[in-house]
Formats: sequence, C-alpha cells, structure tokens
Amino acid sequence: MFRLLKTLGLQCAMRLKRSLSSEPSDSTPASPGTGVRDERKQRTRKALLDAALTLLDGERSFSSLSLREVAKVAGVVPAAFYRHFTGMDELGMSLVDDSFRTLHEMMRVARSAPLPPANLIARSVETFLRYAQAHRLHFQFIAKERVSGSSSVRLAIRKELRLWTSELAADLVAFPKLKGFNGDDLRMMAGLVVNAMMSATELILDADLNDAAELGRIHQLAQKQLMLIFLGAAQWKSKPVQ
Amino acid sequence: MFRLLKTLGLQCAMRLKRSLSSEPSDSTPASPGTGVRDERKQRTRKALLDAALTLLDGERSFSSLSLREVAKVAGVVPAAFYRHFTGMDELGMSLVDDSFRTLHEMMRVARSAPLPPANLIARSVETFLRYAQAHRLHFQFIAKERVSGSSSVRLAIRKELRLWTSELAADLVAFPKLKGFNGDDLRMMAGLVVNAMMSATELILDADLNDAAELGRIHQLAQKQLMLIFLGAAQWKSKPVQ
DNA sequence: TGTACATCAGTGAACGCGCGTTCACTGATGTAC
DNA sequence: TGTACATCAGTGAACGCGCGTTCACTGATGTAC
Repeated sequence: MFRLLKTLGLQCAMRLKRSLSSEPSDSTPASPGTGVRDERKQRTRKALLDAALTLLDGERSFSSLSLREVAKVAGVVPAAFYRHFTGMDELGMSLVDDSFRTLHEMMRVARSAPLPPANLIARSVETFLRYAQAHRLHFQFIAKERVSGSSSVRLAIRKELRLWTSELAADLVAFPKLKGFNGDDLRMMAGLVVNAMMSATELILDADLNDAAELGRIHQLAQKQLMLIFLGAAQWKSKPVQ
Repeated sequence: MFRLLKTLGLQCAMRLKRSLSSEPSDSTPASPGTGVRDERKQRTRKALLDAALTLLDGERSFSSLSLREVAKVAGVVPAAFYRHFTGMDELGMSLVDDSFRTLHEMMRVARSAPLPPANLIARSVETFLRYAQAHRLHFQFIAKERVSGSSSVRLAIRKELRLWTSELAADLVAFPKLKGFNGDDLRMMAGLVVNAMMSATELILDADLNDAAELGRIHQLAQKQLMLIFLGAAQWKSKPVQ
C-alpha cells in the first residue's frame, strides 16, 4: 500500500515537471505523438476498429458484437480493449466518425472536381455507388446502424445524416431549375435523394459483388429514381411555395 | 426403459385409432382446435410474440433479444418456449408474418373504401401514417429488421417488401397520368414511394407520440415528398420509355 | 553516451452472470369405453 | 354418466459456455540526469 502511494506520488511529480518544461507548440496533451509506443497503440486501436467492421460485414449487427470477439479478431486480449475504449459504445461512436469522414471525403472530392453537366445525375449516381462499393464496410455500417444501433450510435448517425441532407440541400441551390424552392422544400427534396441513395446502397451491399448484371440493374434503378425526383422538382416551382 | 417403450407403443396405437375414426372434414392435423388446452396454448404463443415485440419497442434489436428474456416477459419458464418455436429465429419469422398481415390488412381496407380523388395523395399518406402509429410495434419491427435482422428474418422482410412494392405498382396502373410507364418503371416509382413511406414511418416511430407539432411536420414532409414524386411521374411519360 | 527509473500497452487468470438447451417431471385436459 | 388412461403445455433443476470487467503483472519504450 505504501509503495503504491509512493509510486503515484512520483508519477504526479513527473507529470508536473514535464508539463512545465514542454514548449507551448506541443501543448495538445492527447496528441498521438510519433514515438514507437504511440505508433503501436494507434495500430492496435485501428485493429480493433477494423475487427468490428469486419465482423459486421456479414449479417451481424453492431449490438450483437461482443467485446471479447472484437478483441480476439484484433489479436489482442480482452482486457487490452480498455486501453483504447471505455466499452463497445465508444468504439461504435468512433466507427460513426470514421464512416462519415469517408462520406464527407467523397463529397469534398466531388465538389472540387465537378462533373460535366451532360448526364450529370447518372454520373453522380455512378460515382456515389462506386465509392460506396469501394468503402463497403463504412457505408454498410451507416446503413445498418442508422436504424438499429444502440441509442447513442443510432442518434449520432441520424444527426450526421440530417447534416448531410442539409449539405446536399445547399448544393442543390446551384441548380437553376430549383429556383422556386424555399429552404424547407430543398431539404425535403434532398431527403428523397438521400433515401434513394441509401436504399440503393443497401441493395449494392447485399448483392453478389461479382454479379455485374445485378449491379448494373441497381445502378440503373437508382439513376431513374433520381431523374424522376429531379423531373418532379423542375415542376415544383410552379406550385405555390407555401 | 421398458416402461418408456410401452408408453410410446400405447401412444402410437392411440394415434392410429384416432386417425382412422376421424371424419374427413376434420382432417387438418395441425389445426388449432377449440378445446381449453388449445386455447391456452395459443394464448401462451401470443404472449411470447407480444413479449418479443414489446422488448423491441425501445432501442433493442431482434438479434439482441434472448430466448430467456422473451420467456420471462411472457410469464413462462424458458423450456416452455420450445413447445411453440424451435428457437428465436422461428419466432422472428412468425413476427414477419404477423407484421405483414397487418400491413396487407391496411391495403385491403384502403382498396375496398377508396378515398375521393381530391387531395388523394395527402389523404393516403395521412391514412398510412395513422395506421403505422396505431400498429406501432409491427411497423417498427419491419422497419428495424428489414436492414439488420438475422439472415432469414431479413430476407423474409425484403421479400415481403418487394411483393408490396409490386402490389403498389399494380395499383398505380389505375392512375391515368401514369399511362406512359412500363412495368419496370412502375416498380421503380413504387420503390420511391415505399422508401419515402418507410422513412416517414421511422421518423414517426422515433418521435415523441405526444408532440403533435413534430408529428404534423413529419406528415407534411411525407406528403410533399409523395407529391413531388407524382409530379415527376406525370412528366415521365414524355421521356422515352426504353 | 550510459544509467536508473517512470510509463503504460498488453497479459493471463479470475469472478459472477445470463445464456441456450436438455431432461424427467407434474397435473390439468382430452378421450375411449 | 363414470372410470381409467393418454396427452402434452408448462415446470424446475442442471449443464457447459461465452460474456464484461477487475486485477496484479510484465517488459519494451521513454525520459531525466
């Protein structure tokens, strides 16, 4: 007991010293650092996240994963899990962050290199679904846990999806044909688009990846649905905005 | 051991006798019957199904429910569960059946008492969402497990939803404005409608049931989305059908 | 540079718990005569 | 109708198992001097 207290005391003193001597530029206390130890820790953390995503790939849902299972696939003892997350829920929130970072990265790329206006809708759908296939695990996580995850994970995903819908609505303002829309109606239309894309994503993720004909059919379905939505939107302006 | 065999033998003889003497009109062997015992058995079965639905009401997903938990809520010992289902998966399939029976019942009523054409879309959305609220647990089950259930349950729900989409497509033929649609495009449009309704249902089920303003906003959103879809559909005919 | 010590990611054992499934059983209901 | 026996929904105890979490620990990495 005395030894324990002594050790704790020494640790505190050490921390104090270091924090006093550190230059201000390096003041973020939780920064990952670049030492061998930090690098390894980040690698294990990633292994845990990847293990969870991999386990989710089949028909499993996040709430049915066990901490021990994730640790085992990550090649680590269960107790080691707690060096990285307080529990499965915190890991889930990290997956939400990562997944939406992937989605926003796609949007960023799309905006910085705009497609030619010819066949704009069809090309956008194509780009989106290709990206979803390439980042299968992240998109699958969003699609699945959006509706069935634990409370915190589900709510976080819904919040992000609402954000994404608003972002999309802001992008839609650029279309000359959508001048007659107020903000509410733009979000309403963006919601339709998001629904259609999520639905297509679910179909893609469930389909056999080698069945080109099936994938083609899904792409075409999504393209037609978006075209129909835009066709309706072009008429919407003639309706009373109220 | 000898006693066991004797008992079995007697049971077989009895079965044989009964089956020989039963009149043909009563030949369905698995029919529930009307005796006190059968009635009680059906009551317990229903208690198990209701227990599962009730447990799903919060943020739980079907795959996270345990057999013991369901049995406990149903007021029955775990072993008794097996008198009704081979396991949770079979109970899940029963819930799929029941839930879609509820949905089809709604469609049947809607068709037998058609709404006046004025504000047809708005009224249909209203009817649907009211019904979904009234049968909250069944619609919640469909919405949740559609995407995350165990393999068999999820596939069964998707099959039923595809069926429902086709049914809806068949109903849409009646609209004069949709003459230009071929079968594929009708299903495409029906898919948009189903997506919008399922999305609205999810919002309704997540919303505070006493927050009338919130519910009103969701209803209005769904109505506008459907109007926009039909607006687009009315233009679709001018496009090449290919 | 070398040394002595602090740090801390990961280990391995242990715990109590709820799980699915099995089993022989009980006793109310059903049935043959 | 009454009796003797079959049926079977539900019981209660038991099993082995994987679960989340805790703990003292180990040993490579980091740091002060």
